Amino acid sequence: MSTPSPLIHIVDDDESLRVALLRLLGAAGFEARGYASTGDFLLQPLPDRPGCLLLDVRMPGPSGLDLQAALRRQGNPLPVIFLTGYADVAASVRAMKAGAVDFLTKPVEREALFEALQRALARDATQRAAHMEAERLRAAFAALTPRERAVFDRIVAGQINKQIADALGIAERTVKLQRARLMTKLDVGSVAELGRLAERLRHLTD
Amino acid sequence: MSTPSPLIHIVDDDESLRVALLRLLGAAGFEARGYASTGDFLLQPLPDRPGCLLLDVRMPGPSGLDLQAALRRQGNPLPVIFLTGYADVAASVRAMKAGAVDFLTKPVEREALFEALQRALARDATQRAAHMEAERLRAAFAALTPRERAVFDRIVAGQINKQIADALGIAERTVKLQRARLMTKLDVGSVAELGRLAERLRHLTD
DNA sequence: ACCACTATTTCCCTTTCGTCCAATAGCCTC
DNA sequence: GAGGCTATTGGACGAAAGGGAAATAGTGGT
Repeated sequence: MSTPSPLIHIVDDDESLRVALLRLLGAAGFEARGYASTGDFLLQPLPDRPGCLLLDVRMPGPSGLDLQAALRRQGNPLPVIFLTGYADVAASVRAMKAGAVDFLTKPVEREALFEALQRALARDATQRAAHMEAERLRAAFAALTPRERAVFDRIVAGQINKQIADALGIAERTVKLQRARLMTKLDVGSVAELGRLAERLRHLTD
Repeated sequence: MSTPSPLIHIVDDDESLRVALLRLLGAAGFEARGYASTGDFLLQPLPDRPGCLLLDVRMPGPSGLDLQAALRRQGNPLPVIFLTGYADVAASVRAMKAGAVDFLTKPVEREALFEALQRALARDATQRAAHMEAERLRAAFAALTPRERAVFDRIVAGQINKQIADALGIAERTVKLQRARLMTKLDVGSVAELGRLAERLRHLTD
């Protein structure tokens, strides 16, 4: 469970600002990368590590809002902090409704930037942890055979072995075997834990 | 499980706008009430029914943002839609970060208003349902005696009756009694359901 | 001190669970 | 067709769960 250090992405067509931000973040101990446009950012493969995105709104080509929308469509939860030189209420509201962490106007105050950065990285950490947990769960259930899955469903529904055997048309002895197998596969030691797993799974799926 | 019809609250010092909104909402079949100021709104006891708040930002006295902050401090989750005549990015961002559903600039377009209204009422309904569910759960657990609660904790931890009896210094038969009692009180029919309840409770408490 | 009441305990019985060993049936690969 | 593999089954045994009946604390009220 090693947690790589965060990587801050900066997308802004103003090179002097990019350089200034890179220097500021670097001095604060952050690793950061700059991109001159939405296209430049999307061309790079996004490494799978913690981080966030400092994003200009108005740029030649696709806007920052376009990039944010694209990331969301891709299911990429990378937290976004907008930086803009234009006071545009409609854009700020749209950005925030789309889940932006913050929407800062240039010139950006150092403190405001770091405060937003901290919240963005905290959100990212939370999201990544939840996502990994969800993936572990999904993988564990994907490893079950259809029969085991059926037995699982009936166990958590409160049915006893005899009822399950009856419903599935198999011997009670077999139910016991599959029951033991799925408990091993899901790495649980009691029916109560099984119920908790079921609840967490339901919470993921809805 | 009757769901009362929603009630829309309008807080704005501009009486003509209030009247217009009341008429507009009334024509759309909504029940709505107007308030000339933050103070007027807070003076009225807030009925416990679905609804949302259409809130002006700038008013004589406490601002709309102040009211929003006060509601949040009180733990009141009433969804807020801001209406403002001033283009103020900082205010809009602050409002959205504080959880506002939308931040609309006057003159408000009819469609934008109803779209926001719909999302606000949907959010309110979701929140209210989750809150009621949480309260039911809390009430059920509050009805358990300390002993029953202790037994519950150990059951969901996967301990068997003998271990529980040993740990609590009581007879195994007594554990079985309390176990049966708490299952009745929590209205569950299996240990798996017990585990699911435990997971939901943990989810509430964190 | 006495009674009502609840919590706890002891004894006993039935059902269900968890697991052992051995065996059978179906299916894929070589 | 000979393995080799998985799913399934049967019988059996000890442990655990669920519950009935009656005895035994302990408590608080009178």
